[in-house]
Amino acid sequence: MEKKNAEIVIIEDEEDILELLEYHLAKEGYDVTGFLSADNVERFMEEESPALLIVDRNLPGVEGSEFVAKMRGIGYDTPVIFLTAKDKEGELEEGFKRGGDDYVTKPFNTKELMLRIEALLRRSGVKQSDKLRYRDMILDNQSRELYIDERKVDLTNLEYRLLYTFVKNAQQTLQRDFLRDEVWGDDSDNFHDKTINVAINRLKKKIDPSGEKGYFVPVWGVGYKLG
Amino acid sequence: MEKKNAEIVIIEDEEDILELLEYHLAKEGYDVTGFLSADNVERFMEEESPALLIVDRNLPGVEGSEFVAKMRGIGYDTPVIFLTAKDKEGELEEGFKRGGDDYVTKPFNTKELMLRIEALLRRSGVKQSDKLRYRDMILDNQSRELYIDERKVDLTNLEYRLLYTFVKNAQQTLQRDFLRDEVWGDDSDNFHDKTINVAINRLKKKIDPSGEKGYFVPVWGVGYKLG
DNA sequence: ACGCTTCTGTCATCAAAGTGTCATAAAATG
DNA sequence: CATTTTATGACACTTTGATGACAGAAGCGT
Repeated sequence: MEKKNAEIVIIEDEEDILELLEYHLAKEGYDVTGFLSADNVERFMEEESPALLIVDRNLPGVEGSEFVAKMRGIGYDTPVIFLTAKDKEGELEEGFKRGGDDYVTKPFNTKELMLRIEALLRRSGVKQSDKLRYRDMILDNQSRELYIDERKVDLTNLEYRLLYTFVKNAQQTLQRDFLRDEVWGDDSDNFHDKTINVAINRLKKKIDPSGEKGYFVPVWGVGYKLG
Repeated sequence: MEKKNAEIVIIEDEEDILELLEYHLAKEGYDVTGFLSADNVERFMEEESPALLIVDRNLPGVEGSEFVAKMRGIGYDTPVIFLTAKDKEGELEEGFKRGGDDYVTKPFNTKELMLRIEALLRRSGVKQSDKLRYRDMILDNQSRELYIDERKVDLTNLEYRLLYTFVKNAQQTLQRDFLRDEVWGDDSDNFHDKTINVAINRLKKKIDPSGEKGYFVPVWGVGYKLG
């Protein structure tokens, strides 16, 4: 559970609050870099890749949400928590709309802020919990194992990748081209038409020998989807 | 701008609050399923795959956070927003620790809740499905399925492409040449005059057997348009 | 490196689904 | 009313998917 070397950037013009935050975050084990304005943050983000931004809404010069909107505009997807003294609904909405992921009003409860940070990092960072589920199947990516109703089912490498691709994109019809690229690799030339059919068939038979579950549904002329 | 068809599950024992939430969420375009207790939610989640859970902390029987902890334990990674009347710090922490992603205290500001939902869905990478609508038809391009009045209608590949072309270009009269290029491909030689007629006919009959809806209107000497 | 096991691509065949063609009826046009 | 265009049902053909068998390829332990 210790992975708290995440890098966090704080932009906050009130120096005492900035220090308070730095203190608490450092204590929690985060790598913290504070800024008093948004001025040099963009350059900083080019070099480092912080896992989270904590941004005051009321910054001198460039407004906090403007800054975030701008960063989103040039492609940064870093999670953002806004801080604000005010609690106007309009501001709240604007903050979210411009790409904020969470919002904390000053004066804030430190504990709550820490928890929100943790939740947000969990959700965004290694958000991949290592287990994927579909119906009664559990795909454990750590061990690369499949469990169906608590029962372990051995899959070959290809079968695992194939099933993973389907579960990852559940609800979608996966076209043959997509499967080919995703599972076999886009460099695979001389790809035989029926390779996918056969692979799916084997997988299907392995995870549902009696065929009663109907995991894979063929979409005629297109591909397959989970059913 | 309708893309909000994410599925949301609410577990809340106070019926009036549940209704209020259902109302607001449905109004925003989400697919909502409400539960008064956590009892049947697990089974439900095996079948559907909701994009988000909104869970009251104070449920009768199994406590809200216990339920979430349990779901996390068996592999579900669905984002969770906790609701609570209380604002005890201990509860807050427990909620986050047990896998909550956000936390809203009752009485809550509806607007804020909506914004938090949006932010969380965005962050958790819910693939917003691209669905096309025309009258009572919903064409889901992810799953390649057609729904008419909530009812699923199976289409063949050709039929799907054909209908898609029409819905994509609703309001326009599609000329035969255009349809031929778009649906059959511009390389199709020896193209029989009546092929389009027959194809449209079959499609028409499949999606509106009684012929009362009049989806396809022939434009004499030109082609067809949606009606 | 060797032999053994397992995995995976290819092929042949069968079955099923989809689609084009044709003949004829119906509708629209002027 | 004659002509052109579209509608529709029947039938045949084509395409696609399923499946079992086989063989080459890859991985494994010795």
